[in-house]
Amino acid sequence: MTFWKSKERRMKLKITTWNVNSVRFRIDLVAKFIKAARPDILCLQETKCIDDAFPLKRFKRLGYEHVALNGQKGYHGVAVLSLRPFESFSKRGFCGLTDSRHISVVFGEKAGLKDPLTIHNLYVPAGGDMPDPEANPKFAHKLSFLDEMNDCADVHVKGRERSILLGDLNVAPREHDVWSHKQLLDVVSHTPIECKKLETARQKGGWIDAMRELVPEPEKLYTWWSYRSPDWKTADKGRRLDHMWLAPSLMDRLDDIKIAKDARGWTQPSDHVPVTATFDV
DNA sequence: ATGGTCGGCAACCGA
Repeated sequence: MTFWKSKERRMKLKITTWNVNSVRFRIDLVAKFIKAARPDILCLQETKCIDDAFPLKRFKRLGYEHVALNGQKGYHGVAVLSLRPFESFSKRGFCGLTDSRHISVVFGEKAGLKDPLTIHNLYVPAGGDMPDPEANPKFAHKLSFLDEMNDCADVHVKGRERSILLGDLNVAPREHDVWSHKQLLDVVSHTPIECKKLETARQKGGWIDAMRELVPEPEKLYTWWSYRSPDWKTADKGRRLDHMWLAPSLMDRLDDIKIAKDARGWTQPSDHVPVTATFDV
């Protein structure tokens, strides 16, 4: 008779980040993605609606009964939708503003996790057109936001060794995160000052850039293709604006990360595509 | 070639 030693139970956990550019306008595409990918946790940015207008019923029908919202009218807005219950959620303002750009959710025993897992869902300001903080207040705001990510212990790993920071960070920090490093040096999203601030904030926060860990440079990685390019696919002038940062202790639980590029080719798409990480937790 | 396209919301703003 063989007695099997009771094995530690492992399960797959899929987590997606996606800037949907209006959750109400794009709800059918979100449903299409959900049916195909079936993430356990879906983190959205640019939901563009107040919490009372969020299409909750549609998500509940799809199985996402556990929802944390931080919305506002017309602009910005972040949300976390989950198949499994979470323990708590919180949101914080940045730069002294009430903009809906952050929500964090803690998963634990209720979700079947032995150790608590914190997810920060962030939407960093795009920063306008001119990369000059003196002339362009939106760029100044973006730089201040990145500084606050660097300074703010709330969004650091320390004290929450199992945590994830994901979202639309609106910066493509590495040379091969854009289609042309040289041609984008003066373009907001890839200017040296933003790239430096984002990398500094990531390191200071104790985070690993998981996408680049799995796919090192010089391979190109993009998650966004401008609406202003009708031939986005053949031109392929993309940028990696969406990110998945992991606490170091989660790296050996990470199976893979998939960028759903096909979603950019759907009818009336978002300009960002979903990024999905699969874990063995 | 310094434009081009989106969604929200009803003028342009933010991206």
